[in-house]
Amino acid sequence: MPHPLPPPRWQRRAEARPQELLEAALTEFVARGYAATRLDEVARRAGVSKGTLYLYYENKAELFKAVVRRALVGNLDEAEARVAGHAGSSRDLLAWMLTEMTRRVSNSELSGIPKLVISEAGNFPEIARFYFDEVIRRGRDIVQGILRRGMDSGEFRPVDPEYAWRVIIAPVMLGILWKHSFMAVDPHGLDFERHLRSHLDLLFDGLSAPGRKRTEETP
Amino acid sequence: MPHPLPPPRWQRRAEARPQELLEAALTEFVARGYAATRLDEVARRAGVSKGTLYLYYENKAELFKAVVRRALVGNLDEAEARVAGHAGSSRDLLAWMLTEMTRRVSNSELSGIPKLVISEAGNFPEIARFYFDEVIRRGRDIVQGILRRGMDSGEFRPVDPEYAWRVIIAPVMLGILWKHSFMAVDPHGLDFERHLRSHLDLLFDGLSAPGRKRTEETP
Amino acid sequence: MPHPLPPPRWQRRAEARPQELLEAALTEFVARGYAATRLDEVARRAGVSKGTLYLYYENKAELFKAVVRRALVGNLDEAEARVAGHAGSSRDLLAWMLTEMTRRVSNSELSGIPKLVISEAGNFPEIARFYFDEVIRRGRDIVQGILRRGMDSGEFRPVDPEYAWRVIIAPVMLGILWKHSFMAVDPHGLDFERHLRSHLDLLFDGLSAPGRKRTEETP
Amino acid sequence: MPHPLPPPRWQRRAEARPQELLEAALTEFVARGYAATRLDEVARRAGVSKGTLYLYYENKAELFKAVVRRALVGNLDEAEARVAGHAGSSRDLLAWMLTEMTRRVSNSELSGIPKLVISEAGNFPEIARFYFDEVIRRGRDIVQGILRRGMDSGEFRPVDPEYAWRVIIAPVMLGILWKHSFMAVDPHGLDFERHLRSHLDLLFDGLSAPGRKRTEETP
DNA sequence: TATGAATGAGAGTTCATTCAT
DNA sequence: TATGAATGAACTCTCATTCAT
Repeated sequence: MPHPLPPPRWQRRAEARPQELLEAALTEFVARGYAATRLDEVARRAGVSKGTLYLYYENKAELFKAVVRRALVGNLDEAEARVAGHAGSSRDLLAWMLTEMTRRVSNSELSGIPKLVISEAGNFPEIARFYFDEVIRRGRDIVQGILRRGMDSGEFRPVDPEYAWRVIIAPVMLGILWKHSFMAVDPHGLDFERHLRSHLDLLFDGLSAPGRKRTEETP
Repeated sequence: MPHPLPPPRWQRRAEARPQELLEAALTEFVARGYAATRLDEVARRAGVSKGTLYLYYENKAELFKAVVRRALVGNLDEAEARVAGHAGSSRDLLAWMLTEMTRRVSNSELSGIPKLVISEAGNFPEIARFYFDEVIRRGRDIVQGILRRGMDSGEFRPVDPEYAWRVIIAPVMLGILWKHSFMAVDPHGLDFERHLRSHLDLLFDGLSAPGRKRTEETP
Repeated sequence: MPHPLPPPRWQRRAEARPQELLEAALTEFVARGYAATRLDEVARRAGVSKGTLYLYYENKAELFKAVVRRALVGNLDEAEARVAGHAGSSRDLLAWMLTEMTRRVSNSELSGIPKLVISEAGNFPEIARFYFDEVIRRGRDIVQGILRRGMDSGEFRPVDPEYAWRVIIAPVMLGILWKHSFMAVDPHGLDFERHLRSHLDLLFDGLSAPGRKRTEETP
Repeated sequence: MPHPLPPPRWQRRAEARPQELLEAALTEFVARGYAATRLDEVARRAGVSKGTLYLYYENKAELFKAVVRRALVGNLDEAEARVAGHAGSSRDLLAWMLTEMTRRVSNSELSGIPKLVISEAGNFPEIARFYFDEVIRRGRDIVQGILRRGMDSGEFRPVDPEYAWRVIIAPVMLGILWKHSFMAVDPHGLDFERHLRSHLDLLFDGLSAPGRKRTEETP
């Protein structure tokens, strides 16, 4: 008469482990920040023992870097491809990009990464540089590309492309910070749809009423 | 024959002390973040012993809160007064406010506070709430007030005041993060003057070329 | 159509394994000491996995004991046989024995064993006792036997056999320690040939100049 | 009605502490070796908490070095002075030195230091070098000085001073190792008085019976 | 028999906090 | 009020040992 085997104390998951560990670590890092994250907790969340972490990552700092790295891989590939494919109007392209970014922010836990990087940039210059090179610089190039195309075609007003891109991106960044820093204390929360609409509206058409635009002030 | 008093081993500094401690703490917190800041270092920077900190602040968390509180006191008073005095055009008022904010960001170490609050919001909900109530909410009210005034007077296009204010503020916030997180790794740095110019330009006049504005597309 | 067998993932090495493991362990223990030796390294050196070690030895301590035991097996057999065969003069016999010991010290990695035993005697009393019984006591008996024979035959002066044997052995022991502890920091190194010559010279003829010997001081 | 105050939880011992810590550490290191010594135990033995150790020594390795350093300070000063004062015969001088060394070995816990240094030389090359320079080299110079003086005066036979000094010192070293490694397992123990007597006897007069000495074998 | 991923107790170290002075 | 030596809990990291494969 067979009776059930006791469940195994643990399982070999050599292939799956790294992903699981990074996911657990991402959650903890995002929730608590680097310093306040205890490896004990990461391990527990991943369902392994503390020692197992060290089979895959040399130490806490390396684990952190791995989390950031993984989160960024391939993040901008689609955007770069789409821009290179230059479909339609520059306005639509830019709108698409900002929409896409907002959508990602609102959906995924990965949006915690930028906040983490910002928070820890001082203590992890290496991470800051990596993020700057892999995300910010590439993002800048994409936006600048769209801007230049739009100005060339006459769709956009002449702006300072060296600086305008940051202004254009800023509301998306603010959405990230809102989500991860103030959502919990803001009784109204943040409706990303509406935030995006406001963003696009102001970005393209500005705040000034048409008849009073400075650009049309010339008599 | 009077002989000189030996110099006192320490001095009563009950009035000046808190300010000095808060300043030292601000510098350290901004440079390293909450967790990585050692009270030893704060004390050394303030020129007192570690124990003395505890005469003025119950613990590290209370010190942190005090730092944040002090940094924000009276920060928006002038802005509120000015808006209440409603001098001149709404556009000028808004421009003045954003200029003022940008100037403060670029000049003062205090701009590290928002970054700190953002970074530690998860671990210090109390701080997050305090900052939200004392800074964000008040800032929002100011901007919304200007927006409503401008829309009423016909200076501004109709926008969604509940959401537009965040979009309007965002580039200032991004300037803060740039300064405290990426300045060190960005070879170009950030010229706050130029950043502000781009910001105001886009904010008021938008990106779209006049003839193509959506708002004027109706025949 | 026969197709070739895949190479076996591992091989039965039941007979050869223990020797290989002990050799690898000896090298590591000698190089690093007991505590600082990691079984990981022993396994790697032996070309097996860590788990395999435990198929042959219950734990680290048992492995250590086995290393020591193996190193000592049959170490003194030849000496005992030769002394029992009492060939030639006692002087030559003693000289032969010290020469033989010095030769082994200078040549073999096995000389690391005494140093190991000395280092770890406190933590492994069992090992200390074993070494004491199997090596020191037997060595003592051999030397004492030669001494007694030489004194009986009039070749040697009367000495205290209970204590003299240690004095006689001491320079060999010092050679071991030199090799394993100070060779690396002594710019001159140690020439074992010359060390032995000095040893034998002083041992047999003493330091005092003949005319002044205390034993001949009688007028 | 006064009732007794509870004893203070701890006392400030800033001046006495380092000595107490080093003593406790010496005892533990000698008893267990470097690796097996737990700082917890050192602290307990010194009557302080673990953290206190770190107020005085940066880490375990530094504590170890400090223990060794302290044990060696001024160890050979008297010997050097005495030899420089060259009172009486070289034989007496050498005998005095070896007697002195043996006495120290037999009396003090400090004799555990050489054993420690020997054991840990591989893992602490810095310590090995330090010991070599401060103790071994100086000891060598002293003995060589005596040897050369004795040979010059005709008291001593010509020997190889470059190598003889080690042979002469060896029994003292062996006494150290005996005490710290085999005393516990040797049922007879070691009578240092008798050991010294044997040492001096053999050293000065050698083992060979007078009529048969090689140096006098010439007809 | 052999593997090596997984474990978990235990070590060194840090640092906010306390308290005798 | 001020000090800074002392504390001890909490953390990261190591590695002998186990066990599913």
